[in-house]
Amino acid sequence: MNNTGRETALETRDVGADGAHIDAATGLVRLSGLIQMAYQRVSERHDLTPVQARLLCVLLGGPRGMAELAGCFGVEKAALTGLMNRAERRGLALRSSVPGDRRAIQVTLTDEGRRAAIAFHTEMRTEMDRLLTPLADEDREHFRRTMAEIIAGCGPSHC
Amino acid sequence: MNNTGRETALETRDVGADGAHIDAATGLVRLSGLIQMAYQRVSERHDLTPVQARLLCVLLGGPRGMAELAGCFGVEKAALTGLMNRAERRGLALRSSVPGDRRAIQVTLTDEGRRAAIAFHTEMRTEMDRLLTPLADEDREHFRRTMAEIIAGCGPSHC
DNA sequence: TATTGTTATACTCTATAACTATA
DNA sequence: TATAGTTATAGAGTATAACAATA
Repeated sequence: MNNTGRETALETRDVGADGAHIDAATGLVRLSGLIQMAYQRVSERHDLTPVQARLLCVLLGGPRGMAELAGCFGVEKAALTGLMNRAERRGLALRSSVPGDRRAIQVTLTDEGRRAAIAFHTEMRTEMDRLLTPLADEDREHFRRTMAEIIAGCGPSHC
Repeated sequence: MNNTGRETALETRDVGADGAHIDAATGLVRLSGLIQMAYQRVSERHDLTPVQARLLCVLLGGPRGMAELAGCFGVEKAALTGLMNRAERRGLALRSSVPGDRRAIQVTLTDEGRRAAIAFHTEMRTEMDRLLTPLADEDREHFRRTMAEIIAGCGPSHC
């Protein structure tokens, strides 16, 4: 045994030369890392932070309240205030009042924000599809179904 | 059509009631989100930040230099300095000199760091396995192989 | 009283640029 | 000159706690 104890896996480490004998848990973490790297790469291409990109993508679904967005992201309301301040300063989104509740505000995309969101979204989809190009069509469809099963097993998402 | 334009997917949004008809690109992003949430949850349980947990897991493979770790994480060397300052202050890792190169330092785990790394790692593996429990054994093994194929298609990782 | 959103403060993580020391 | 690591500075993202306004 000529390495220094690299039998633990679950992190960035070579299990076999090509990752072929990786265990499922390690595979999930590594796969997630690849996806997050792509997310960051695509965000940067559009001069967005990953969190901003995510915000814009959520807002493509329509206006949202601050508390709603906080719940969706799993962060405190106060974090959203800062996030929106920066997004608004960059002209990506804006706050508008909600008729009928003078406490509340609605967050909506600006035209620029919508353009950025769609461009990001399109490119991200391309990157994800590229990730699956090594697979045979049959495997790709089977993989998609299995992902759906895993996701469904985790219950509904918060947004 | 009684929704507000939620046909874009790729983000936290309901495609069908149970995610069963999710497309592959959206599935990948959502799956990655679930994994990152688990990573964060497990990190918190061990009083670690996700980045610290990752650092400790890498160091389970043996001592590393600062530049090596920076390359492994895809960040600048300066970021590692801060990361190590905090890790050292928390008693998780320490710097030691390298015989033969007086510029270099080696980062190693403390006993506490090693315990935390192993505990984190063990629990993270459990969480990942739990994610796969809805699957039939056959599907789980097929899924594992497909992940390995995707990962291999991205070339070697940097650590 | 509960909810919506903000402010103030502090910490982690990161980038950039300038720097020291050694190879 | 190149490499290893640090310092200084700035900004993003987050948590907590205290707050204001409205429901």
